[in-house]
Amino acid sequence: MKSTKNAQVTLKEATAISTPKRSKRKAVPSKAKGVERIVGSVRKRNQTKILKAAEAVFAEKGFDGATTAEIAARTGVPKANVHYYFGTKQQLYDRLIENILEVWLDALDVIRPDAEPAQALGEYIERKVRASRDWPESSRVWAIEIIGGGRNVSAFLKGRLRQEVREKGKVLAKWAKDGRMDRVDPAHFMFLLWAMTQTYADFAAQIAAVLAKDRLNDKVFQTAEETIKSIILKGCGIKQEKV
Amino acid sequence: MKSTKNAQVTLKEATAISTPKRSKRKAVPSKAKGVERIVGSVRKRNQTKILKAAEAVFAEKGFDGATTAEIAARTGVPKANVHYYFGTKQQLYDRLIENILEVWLDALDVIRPDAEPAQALGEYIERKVRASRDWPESSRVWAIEIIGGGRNVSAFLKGRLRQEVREKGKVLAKWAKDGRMDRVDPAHFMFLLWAMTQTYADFAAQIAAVLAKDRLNDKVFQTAEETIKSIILKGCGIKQEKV
DNA sequence: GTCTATAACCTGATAGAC
DNA sequence: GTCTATCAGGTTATAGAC
Repeated sequence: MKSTKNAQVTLKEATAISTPKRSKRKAVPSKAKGVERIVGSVRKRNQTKILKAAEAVFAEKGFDGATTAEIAARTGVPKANVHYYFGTKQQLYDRLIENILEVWLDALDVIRPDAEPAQALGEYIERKVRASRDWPESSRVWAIEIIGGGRNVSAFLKGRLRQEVREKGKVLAKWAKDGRMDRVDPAHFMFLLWAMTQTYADFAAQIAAVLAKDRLNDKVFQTAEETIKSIILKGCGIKQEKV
Repeated sequence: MKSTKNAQVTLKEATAISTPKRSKRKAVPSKAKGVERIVGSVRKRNQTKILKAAEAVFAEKGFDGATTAEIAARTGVPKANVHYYFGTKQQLYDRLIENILEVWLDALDVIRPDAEPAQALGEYIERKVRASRDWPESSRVWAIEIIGGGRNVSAFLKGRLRQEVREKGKVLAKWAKDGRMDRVDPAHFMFLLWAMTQTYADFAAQIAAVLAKDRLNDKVFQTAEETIKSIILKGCGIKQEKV
């Protein structure tokens, strides 16, 4: 997981700007160059399309199960182009993995010593549930990676993530010391928050089937958020100083 | 998921009886036949060994990523034997999937209208955490299956599982009506219980890395159980009528 | 029952024509 | 920059010798 932030396409940035629902734009109109200057070069658009397709395939099959042929087919480009743009399958996967953690790590920022526990944890839960709703496939790629042993991300797990948990754990300990919440094992508390929020992305198929729905709609995610908030906040003795 | 309970080998039964830690028993001693009568025929022992290896490989790579060659290699038999015993890769996988849910569904039995909420939910959590500790690979095979869309188990999800959730949901509603716990969305409550307990099997690699351990030991599972119990019981307003 | 050998096909990756 | 054609190696599955 080397940093590749510099000027490269990331899925989340790019999809936020471009990717019109699903128009067949094989033959780019003559005005394309003007558009390109706004949404990015043909190169960038192709890269984005490939990344999007790759994310879907890796999320469904895992690294070993995914094939470059399927990624190419879903993108609508020849298989050779995938390799032309991203080199090996492993490099394509690595690139994708790097983008996944941004939202999750950003969300952690709200847990600060000076924050009000109910408000901070509430917002953290909101953000994590929203991430599960908006980028479920990112979550699934990550989940399959970890279930498979996490060999592609072990440096991150033992480094940055461990450090984040230690730091945020101190905040929780302080809140407990100040009598603003119960004393809970801070690491386990975070494992449980992650599990609860991410299950709505990772286990969406199971949840949808049980709820007799085709897919999880906004209402489901809202109930999820409320249920998690209510159980967590009350469960570790946080007074709702304001609702 | 057709029923195949009748006299066939299941992983859990078989491993409970046989599978000595890891002894190289390629050349079976002359007394083997006596042993066979106790632990099962050569056929059954081979089937069990293959099932065990297959579970590990499917848990790590998912269905598409797993190869019969690797399953055979880990078992220590020629690849052809795997097909001889189990037919296709799909049939082997199906067989494995069938065995996974037993423990989970059995655990649900403790949630009964006449039970005491704190005791029943406490025991349910205990059982589910124990399942994550004792059969983590079963949990992971299931997780990868669901993350990939659950196409091999959709009948179970929409049938039996939906029905179980509806039934147990009624129990929770009754407890709430009787003022023994808060009113929470029963389906979501169960999704969260599953997520919290199963994360210790599915995300074991991440949890171990963050906790700076090689693997999750008994103490970790005990803290997990206590933390989940404490947050869940308090979080939905269940009085600990007895500890 | 068991396993070697092989058929038929798929996969990642690239050379080289356009 | 793009994509067809192709290679070397891997994959499921089975025929047939033992």
